[in-house]
Amino acid sequence: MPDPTSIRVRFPDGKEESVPGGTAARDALGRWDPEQLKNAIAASWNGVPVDLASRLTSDGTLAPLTFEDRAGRDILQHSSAHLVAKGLLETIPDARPTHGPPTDEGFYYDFDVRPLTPADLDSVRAAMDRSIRAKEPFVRRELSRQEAEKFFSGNPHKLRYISEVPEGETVSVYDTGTFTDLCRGPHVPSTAWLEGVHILGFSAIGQEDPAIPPLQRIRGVGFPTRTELDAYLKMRKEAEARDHRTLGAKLELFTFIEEAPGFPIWLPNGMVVVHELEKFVREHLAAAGYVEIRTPLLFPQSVYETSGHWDHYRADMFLTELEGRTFGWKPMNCPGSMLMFRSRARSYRELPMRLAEFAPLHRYEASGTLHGLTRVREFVQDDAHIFVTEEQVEPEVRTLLAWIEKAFSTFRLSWNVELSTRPAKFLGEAELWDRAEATLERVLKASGVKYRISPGEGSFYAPKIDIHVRDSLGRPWQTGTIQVDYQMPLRFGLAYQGPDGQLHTPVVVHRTILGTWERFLGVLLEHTAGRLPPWLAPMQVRVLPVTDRNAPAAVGLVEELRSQGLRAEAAGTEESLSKRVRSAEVERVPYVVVLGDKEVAEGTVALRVRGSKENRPFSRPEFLVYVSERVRTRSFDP
RNA sequence: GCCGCCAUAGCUCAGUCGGUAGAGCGGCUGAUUUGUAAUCAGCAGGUCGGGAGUUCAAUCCUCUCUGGCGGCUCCA
Repeated sequence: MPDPTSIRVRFPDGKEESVPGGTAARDALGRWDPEQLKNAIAASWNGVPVDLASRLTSDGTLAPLTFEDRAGRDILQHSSAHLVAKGLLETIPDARPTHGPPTDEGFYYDFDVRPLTPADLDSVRAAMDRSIRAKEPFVRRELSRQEAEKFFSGNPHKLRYISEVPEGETVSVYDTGTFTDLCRGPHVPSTAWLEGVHILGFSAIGQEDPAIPPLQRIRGVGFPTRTELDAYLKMRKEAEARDHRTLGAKLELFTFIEEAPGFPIWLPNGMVVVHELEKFVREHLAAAGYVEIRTPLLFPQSVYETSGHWDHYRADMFLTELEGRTFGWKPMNCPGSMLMFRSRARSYRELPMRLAEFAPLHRYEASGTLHGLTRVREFVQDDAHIFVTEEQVEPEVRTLLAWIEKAFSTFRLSWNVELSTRPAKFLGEAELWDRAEATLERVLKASGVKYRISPGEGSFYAPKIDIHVRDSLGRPWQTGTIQVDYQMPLRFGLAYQGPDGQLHTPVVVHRTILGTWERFLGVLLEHTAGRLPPWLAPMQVRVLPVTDRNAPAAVGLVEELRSQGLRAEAAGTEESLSKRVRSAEVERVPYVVVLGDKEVAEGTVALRVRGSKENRPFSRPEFLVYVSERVRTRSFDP
């Protein structure tokens, strides 16, 4: 029944329209701007997402929601999830849908159903295609609680959601063809909008209680058009070619063997890269007043009892029985640093005391979580522990954050910051945690960086600022971290004598910049597709003599390059020049030099820079300066 | 660790409706002496991931173990 009175609707550009009460959002938008309506997935009514079919009954502001808006994107993902559920129910009628939310990547829908098979998915896809072709509308209906409970009486999950709908709020369902799902909405107008939907895969979702059978999750992603989906799939395919696990093997950087899962074997090329990363970090350590230490890889149980690892981290440790005692392979460097600090009396004059340690760490990571270099059981962090007074905490953290920013920009990596706060199981007093968290947050706010709070994700001894970078498929990996720790110094009984002659407990800032060589390099390889900056490249210059006549000149040039600390080698002439150029490009060598009769006679080189087909003539001295400068300044591009 | 999927030559992959396997690249050898992304020819290389079962016969079917992949949980 249309409302006879007219209402005022305001649009994003400030225009206002008078429309009859009860006008559909779609029609109101159409009167405002038919072009904008075309791309509208749904509408935003007074800031709340609504269906295009919803009727406006009061004055308010109305805006189109498109795929470009996060809310619009989420609506399309969520509608895609409904379509998957419809498809699954047509495949397995007794499947019980639970919930199907949008995610950062796309969407998923969890089902209470027998384990799925790839054939099920084929059937689901076919059903989805049928629905899309039929352009089935999403129709909203509002039900009484009793009606809803009756309708979903066979599905305990939906009954639970119904019971969670706040009193006084209406219970709504959406019909799509023969499929009806409990849903708050809104949705796209019809399945015709879902032509760009794609199922990415399925997996079982374990429940907290192992007695409850796992749910089956179907994951997917939706786009407004088939074209956009194809572009996304192409991007994913290209991302697969950048997988660091493949590149690591191709470029002979590292390998894994079946007998030792999660334990990287660094090949000579990989060691070159790791050493360059170490050099990069150590240069800064020297400039920033750090000293480097080395503490044992194994400690007896008692040390971990003191640090808190025994109670909070034992399940993640490799343990060794010897002399009737239990030793643990260190999963972190902090206990060693604490013992180092405690090894003699300390004065406030020594603070901040910045102790760096690059030691191999072992963590007994669950087998199912291992992943190339980004999740391993043995790794080395660019770690340091900074012992400070209470007043020194904040400036120290500020300096570290700035350094992280600078370091990551060297590698042109974009990063996200999270503030991870006190977990459920934590050491010590909540009051000290609050203080540490407040300090971290103050620094973050003052620095102006965007950050997200990750509640309960702090480590067991300290809250932390975490740096995340994404791999080629968009999966986030934590790398750098800054942690303000009041607990371990107390537990180890650390003290320094202050200017007042009294003993005080220091605060410890645990921090890494790049995180670990392993994970950092894994992510960097994916970002660069293996085309590491020249300073990191295992082989920096390859010299190609055109014929055997030019081989002595090539060897001479290589010697000259090596004497300047550059990594260079001459190729033989068994293969065609084209083939050797190709090999160098495939092996991601940043600088390829061709030496033929012409160059030898003129004392020049023909330089081919990685990624470029043109070759630039250089005099030999110019070339040497050019390459060594690019390397010395750690240029990202060759 | 949980769930699903996968495992054939160093790598990428064919193949065998159960009768013990093939290509390209890579490697080695020889010829070729090359001007900027693959010169030609020949050769070697696999108890078809390990173990057990079914069968006259298993790389193929079943079970199990190991590893990998994708999720989940967890993390640098």
